Parts: sequence; C-alpha cells; structure tokens
Amino acid sequence: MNIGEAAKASGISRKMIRYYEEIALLEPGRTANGYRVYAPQDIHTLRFISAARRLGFSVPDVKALLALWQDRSRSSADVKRLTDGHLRHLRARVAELNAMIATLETLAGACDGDERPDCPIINRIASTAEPDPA
Amino acid sequence: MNIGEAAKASGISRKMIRYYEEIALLEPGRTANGYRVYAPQDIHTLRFISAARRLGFSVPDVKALLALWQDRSRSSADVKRLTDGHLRHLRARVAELNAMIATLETLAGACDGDERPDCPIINRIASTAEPDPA
DNA sequence: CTTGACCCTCCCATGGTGGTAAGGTTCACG
DNA sequence: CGTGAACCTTACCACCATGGGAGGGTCAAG
Repeated sequence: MNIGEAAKASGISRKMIRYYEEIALLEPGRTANGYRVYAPQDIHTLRFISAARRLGFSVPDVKALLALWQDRSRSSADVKRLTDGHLRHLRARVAELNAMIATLETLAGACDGDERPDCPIINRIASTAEPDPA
Repeated sequence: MNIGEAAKASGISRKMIRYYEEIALLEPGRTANGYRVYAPQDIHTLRFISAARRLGFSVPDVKALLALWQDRSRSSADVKRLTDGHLRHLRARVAELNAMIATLETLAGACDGDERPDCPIINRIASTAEPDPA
C-alpha cells in the first residue's frame, strides 16, 4: 500500500502521514526504490491517530495513547489519567471561550450596527485599554 | 518610554511588542541610537491590542479593529460584522469542544481506572480505527 | 572604567497543517 | 519501445502566536 492509498484509507493527508512518521508515531516499511509501504496494521495505527485527534488529543497525547494501546500490560488507570488531564484542559478552554462569548454577545447586543461610528464594542475595548488612573 | 516600560504598562511582552510592530499594528518612534520610544498613544494602542486579544480576536481581526478604532468615519455595522463573525467562530469551536467532552466523559466514566489493561477509552479509539468492513 | 541592566537584530523552536519545487518511478496506452 | 500521467521522494517555505537565546551595542550609576 502506497502513501496515497494509505491517505485514502485513513482519511489523513499524505503530508500528515509523513509528519506522523517523522515524529515516530509509526514506521512504515520501504520498497527498494524508497517508496513507503503501509501494512494493514499501519493503516489501523493511522486510523487510531485520526480518531484520537478528532477527540482533541494533542499529538504528544496521541503518542502516549498509541504506546498504551500497544502495551498489553498497560493499566487502564494510565489511560484514564491521560484522558482526565485532557478533559480538564478542554473544560478550561470551553470556560475561557464562553466568557469571551458572553462579553461579546452583550456588547454586540448593545451595538446598533448602523452607519454611525458610535459602537459599544469598540468603545469597550478602547476603554479597557485606557491608561491606569494610578 | 522604552520597550521595557511599555511592556510593563501594557502587559505585553517585549517580544510580542516587537512582533506587533513587525506586522504593522503600531509604529513607535526611535531614538538616535535605535531604541524604540513609546508615546502614551502607543501604550493605549498596545492596551487596545491586549484587550482585543483577551476577547479572542485573532491578530488579523485585531488589525482590522485597530483600523476601525482609528477611523472616525467608521460605521458601527463594520465593527458588529467583525464581532459577529468572531462570535460564530467561537460558538462553533465551543460546540466542537463540548462534543469531545461529552464523548470523553462517557468513556472515562466507563473506565475502571485500575491496574488492569482493559479500558473502554482506548477500546473505543481503537475500534473507531478498525478497517472499513467494506 | 567597570558592571549590570537595558536595548538592538537575527535565528530557532513550538504545533499542526498546507503548499510547492525539483527530481525519480511506475504503469498503461499507443 | 516511447511517452505522458500519476504517482513517489526530499527539502524547503508559509501560517499564527509566542518564547528562547546568541551576539553585540548603550547607558547610567558606582
């Protein structure tokens, strides 16, 4: 299986497949002329990577997950620990984004959105930016 | 005002202040020996940038906001349009993250987290990754 | 005059992803 | 058998933000 077919089979671009190899997430074989060859197990690994990425795991986390996956003597506690850390990260990010959304919704709701220059959104950003009264 | 003082006054690192200058968000003066000099207006601009970044606006968006801020004949509709676009982006991102969180919470909830290898989290990622039955 | 605290520019790294250029290979069709 | 398309290879560059560091200039206080 060539890299092009592997890309189709895994839904990962050729570029990213080469990148994942570069950072040692997988190690496909090579033909005599240097072409990468993907065995079914490599495709499975690529799809594992893709699934983990879709769950938002960082590439280093994916690397750790792959190692755990391939380690038959892993403890599920390790997987759970990694997942819980990732969940904390995701929840923190969502909280940040929700705070931004709340502020922006308030401001946008107060903005007339007409042809006049007066705008609470930009006023708010500018006033937050005013020099310290100190 | 030197870059160090500007950094303290704006809460933006020296590195980023130079970067913002490089991408033409501001243009401080220079002393004879090449040191950057920040006027009060520059500090205000830096703080504007910081406030907009904290609201999650991308640097290109911040550039547009700065231009609108400095344009006394702007229409508030332009500001609102930009903000609404940003809001859509934020909401979409939150929805993605929430979907990941929901899946991961379910899986983590079903994972014993003990010393045994069996783990629904990794099983799920691996089975999502199985070859197409096709 | 030395020392320490600044400042300068230039390069490198990250995390993921895309592009592109210059070259080699393989295959099917004529 | 030749040739062109469709692959493959490596090696760069880009993005967005941000941080680090090297190597060197400047300035003020002691």
